[in-house]
Amino acid sequence: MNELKSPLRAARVTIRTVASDAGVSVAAVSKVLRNAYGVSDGLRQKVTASIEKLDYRPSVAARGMRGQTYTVGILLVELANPFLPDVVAGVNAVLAPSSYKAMIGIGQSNSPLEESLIKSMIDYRMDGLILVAPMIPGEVLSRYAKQIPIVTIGHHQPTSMDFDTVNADDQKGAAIAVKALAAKGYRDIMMVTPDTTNHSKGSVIRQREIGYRRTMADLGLTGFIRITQLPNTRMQNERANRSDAAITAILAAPDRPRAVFCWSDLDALTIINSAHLMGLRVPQDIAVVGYDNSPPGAMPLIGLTSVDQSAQRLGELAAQTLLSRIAGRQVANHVMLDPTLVVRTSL
Amino acid sequence: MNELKSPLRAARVTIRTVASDAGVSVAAVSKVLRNAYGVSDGLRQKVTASIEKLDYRPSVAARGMRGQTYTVGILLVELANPFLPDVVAGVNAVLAPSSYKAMIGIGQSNSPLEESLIKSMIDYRMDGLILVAPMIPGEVLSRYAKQIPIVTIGHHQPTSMDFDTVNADDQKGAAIAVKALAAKGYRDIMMVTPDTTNHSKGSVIRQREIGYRRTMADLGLTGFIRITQLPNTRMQNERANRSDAAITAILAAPDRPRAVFCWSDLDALTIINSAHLMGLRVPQDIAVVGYDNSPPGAMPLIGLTSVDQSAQRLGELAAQTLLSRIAGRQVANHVMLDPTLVVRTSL
DNA sequence: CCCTCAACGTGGACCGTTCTACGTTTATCG
DNA sequence: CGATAAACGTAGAACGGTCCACGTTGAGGG
Repeated sequence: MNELKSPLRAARVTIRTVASDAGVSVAAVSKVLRNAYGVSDGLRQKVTASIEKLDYRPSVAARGMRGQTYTVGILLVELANPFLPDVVAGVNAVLAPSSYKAMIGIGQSNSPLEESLIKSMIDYRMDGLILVAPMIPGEVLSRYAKQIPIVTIGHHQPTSMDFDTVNADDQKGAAIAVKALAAKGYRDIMMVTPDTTNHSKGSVIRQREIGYRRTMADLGLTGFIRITQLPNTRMQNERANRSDAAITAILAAPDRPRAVFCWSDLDALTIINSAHLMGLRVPQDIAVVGYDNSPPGAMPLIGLTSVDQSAQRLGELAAQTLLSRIAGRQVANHVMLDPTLVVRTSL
Repeated sequence: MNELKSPLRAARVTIRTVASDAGVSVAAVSKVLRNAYGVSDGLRQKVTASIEKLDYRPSVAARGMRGQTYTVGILLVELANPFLPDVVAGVNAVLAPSSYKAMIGIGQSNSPLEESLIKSMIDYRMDGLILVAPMIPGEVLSRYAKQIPIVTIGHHQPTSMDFDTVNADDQKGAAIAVKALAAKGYRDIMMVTPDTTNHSKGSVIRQREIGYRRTMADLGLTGFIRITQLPNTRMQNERANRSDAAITAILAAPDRPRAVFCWSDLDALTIINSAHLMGLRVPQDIAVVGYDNSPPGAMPLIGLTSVDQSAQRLGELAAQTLLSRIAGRQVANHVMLDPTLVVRTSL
């Protein structure tokens, strides 16, 4: 039963099979594959016909040894954030008509080091990398960018010469949110973030924090500036519990804020639900604005007002940027989109 | 500036570099890498020391040409379903201590053919594949399984000899849900599914449908069996709109059911929110049970009762199954877990 | 009519591993 | 003590592509 494969194992169809079938050289087939220079129409015809007939598919591994793999890696730190699927969809949309494919790598929950993921992607000889909300410092990114084209989403470093960045303006996003709250008359506006001690200065959270502080100051609300950092834990459930507790504490405190601006819908949702459990009304007792305009927040029963940064568009732009970099662009590209506010009932 | 790299480009450190540094043969290094048979402690010491010192990392591409890539592919049709992150986390948890890595591929939204994704994964010389909720018919899967070890999650085909399956018992899950509703006194229980015309018989949705029908019959509610299929569209937003309309129609109809069992929390959430918008109370006017116990449904403001199939555990088992298959197991393995019901306020 | 040059094809080295086959020691045993 | 086997290392051929350097044509220009 397993002897059969030895004598007559269906010989894998390689570039050589195609070449001999088409009656041309191996190099010629390779040229057609990469549509390189110096291929006549006749040749292309013959070769593509054979490829079709034999159902030939080039080995990515073999390609990677000498040339390109026609693959870009997308690095995500986690998968739970509902912001991410749209980004990936955007990337795929741009890549689909090209000859490139995307492969997604997820940071192992036990090793906080995204660096090992980057190294791993390099081991795969990916042609380029899209990093989503990396926490790695810019200098480190620059170092890797010398080995492989890198585009970041959600990492602000417009001075970088080594890698490209694509962002929605997080300072502006925070400003929009704070202004919207202020316009409703709220003054005591707290910001809620995760623990950012491990975050680089260009992280979206830091940027939103800056935007929050500056806008509060601009509005003459300097005295009301308050930032609560939620405890950061590795395990998702544990995290939920611990940050739940912290949020409950905020809501139960005598100096409970009148309004809260959250770095992410994830925490905003927790606030809205905790408030509900505690008998607080949103927005009468506490107003909430989140970030990312995620599907759960959009549900009418939740009605979370949220900053939208058009994740899909970010993904598209990142993919385009990466492709142009792979194609040879030498100067860094820094794209910045404007976020918008989606107003619902929570403020 | 770009001339510099040509003369003194930091020569890539390959297995040869390591070999000469350690003063051994290339083959010896390879053996150590794969901890193959016939390596003395002394040799291993020397080699690992050199590897450490030089920061050597084997090229996956080169490995793939002859041996294994130590990579398994996870195939997802989409990324939006909140069920998926947990599955992936489970797989990664099992893979982390091993020498294997996982790469995720997402079905391009414009090509419904997961087959192209499978082929692509084969091109990468992945060592094995985990397919999550594939819609491909079993015969086709069997064909591919001859080229590459395959484990499915969410595809019922316990008779398959060619590939392994890991599932939570979807018939039982549906039964639990229906019984829970019946226990509350509801008799007019409708089931809501997407359009399943493209689904194979082993698809989770078909299985849940079977479970629904059988349980209704067992409870003597045959006359109340009703299944509504929501329109299926490619685009996410469009889907939302169209299925929203269909759901509104269900709720507005004169023969509105007293209870609804949804194949997925996604639709259950829509029902709860639509009901709210229409002034219907849950569960007084309509009771709802979903599937997957996803985070949005767990929010107190939503309170969706849902069948939990421990996604993380499914991922873990799939990874273990795949590794054992890669290690040489010849006979097919079919794992079945028991789902549980998480009761909240929606019934 | 010869020369030049672009356009097209080709042979063969090369990429970085694994794996097979084989040689050399070092125990083990009758 | 010689034979046998196990343990350890090594050389070199794959694997399946890409890419460089070069040969061959045919057309256009002087």
